[in-house]
Amino acid sequence: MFSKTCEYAIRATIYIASEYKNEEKIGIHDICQNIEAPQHFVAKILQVLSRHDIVSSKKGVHGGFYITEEQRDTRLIDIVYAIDGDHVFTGCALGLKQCSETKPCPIHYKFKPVRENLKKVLQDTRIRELAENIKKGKFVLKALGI
Amino acid sequence: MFSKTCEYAIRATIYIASEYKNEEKIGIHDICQNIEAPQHFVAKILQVLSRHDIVSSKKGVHGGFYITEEQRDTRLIDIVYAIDGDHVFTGCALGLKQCSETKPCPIHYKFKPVRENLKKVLQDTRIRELAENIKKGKFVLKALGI
DNA sequence: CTTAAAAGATGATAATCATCATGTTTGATG
DNA sequence: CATCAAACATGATGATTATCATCTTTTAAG
Repeated sequence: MFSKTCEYAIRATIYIASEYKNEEKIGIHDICQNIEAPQHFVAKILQVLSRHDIVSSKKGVHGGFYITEEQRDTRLIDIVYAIDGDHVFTGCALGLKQCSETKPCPIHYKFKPVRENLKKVLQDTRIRELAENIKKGKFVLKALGI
Repeated sequence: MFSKTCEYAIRATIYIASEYKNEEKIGIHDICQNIEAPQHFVAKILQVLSRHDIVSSKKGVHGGFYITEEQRDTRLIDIVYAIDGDHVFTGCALGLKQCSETKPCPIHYKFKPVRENLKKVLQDTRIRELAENIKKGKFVLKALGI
C-alpha cells in the first residue's frame, strides 16, 4: 500500500513521539534498533521528515530527534503525502493516465469508496494518539526479544 | 495499490473479454495497442494468466488469446492473487513481520475495514461485468486518439 | 510436408527503489 | 577554541521490478 520508505517514516515518527520526554533527544541508532530498520536509510528519511516539519532535530552533542507538541498533531496523511506523494489517493487502480470522474476506468467507481475510506483513516489518525497507545502497551512496533 | 504487472493483467483480461466473439482469437499486438502497454511484457503476463486458467490461448495460425464463458466469471481478486499474491490483503501497513490480530501494529485495526472493503470489492467484481460495461461505452481502457 | 503466423519459454537489459558508505556541518563542553 | 558526538548531504552499491530480445513450439493452410 505504501512504499517501504513511507512505512519506516511512520514507524520512526511514532517511535520518537512515544519515547520523547524531558527534552532528551533520541538518537538515530536508538530509533533504528527499536523499529528494526536500516540505520542509514532511516537517517535519510528523517531528514525529509524534518524538512517537512513532521519531526524536529538538533545537531551536535546531546542532539538527536524529537517531536514538539504541535508536531504530535501530525496526521498520517501528512507523512504519506510527504514521502509517497498523492499517488495512493489519486492514481488510477489500473494505472491509466487519463482515468478520471468523467473518463473513468472500468473499476473507477468501485474503488472510489475504498480510496475515500483509506483517506479518511489517514486523515483521522494523529501521531499523538498512536504514541499514547504504544505507551499503554496496546500495540507494538517491533517483536519483543525474549 | 497493485503492481504494474497486475494492472496490465487486469486491463488485458478485460480487453480480451470485451473483444472476443465468434471464435476469433485476439493477437498480442492488438491487445497491447489497445490497452497501451508494452508488448513483450504483456506477453509474459498473459502466459501466467493462461497457466492460472484466467484466459485461454491458442498457438499457430489464427491463434491468439480468448476467454471462455466460465472464465468470464473470474473475479478481480483471482487476478490479484495470481499476479501479486496475498500481500495486499495480509501484509501489515507498516511492514511489520509480526503484526497480527493478537500482536497488532498501531494502525492495524484502523486499516482493517479498509482492507476488508478492498477485498470485498475485488471479490464482488467479475470480468463479465467489466467487459459488458466497456462494450456499452460506459468506461474506457485507453485514451481515444482523435 | 513446407511455410508462416501465432503463443511459449528463457534470458538479458534497463529503470526504479532500497540500502550502504563517506565526508561535512553543527553545537555543547572541557 | 579544540574536540567529539550528533544530524546533514551526497553519492555509490545492491535488489527488485519492469521491459526487451531471441529462440522454440504449435498449428492452419497451401
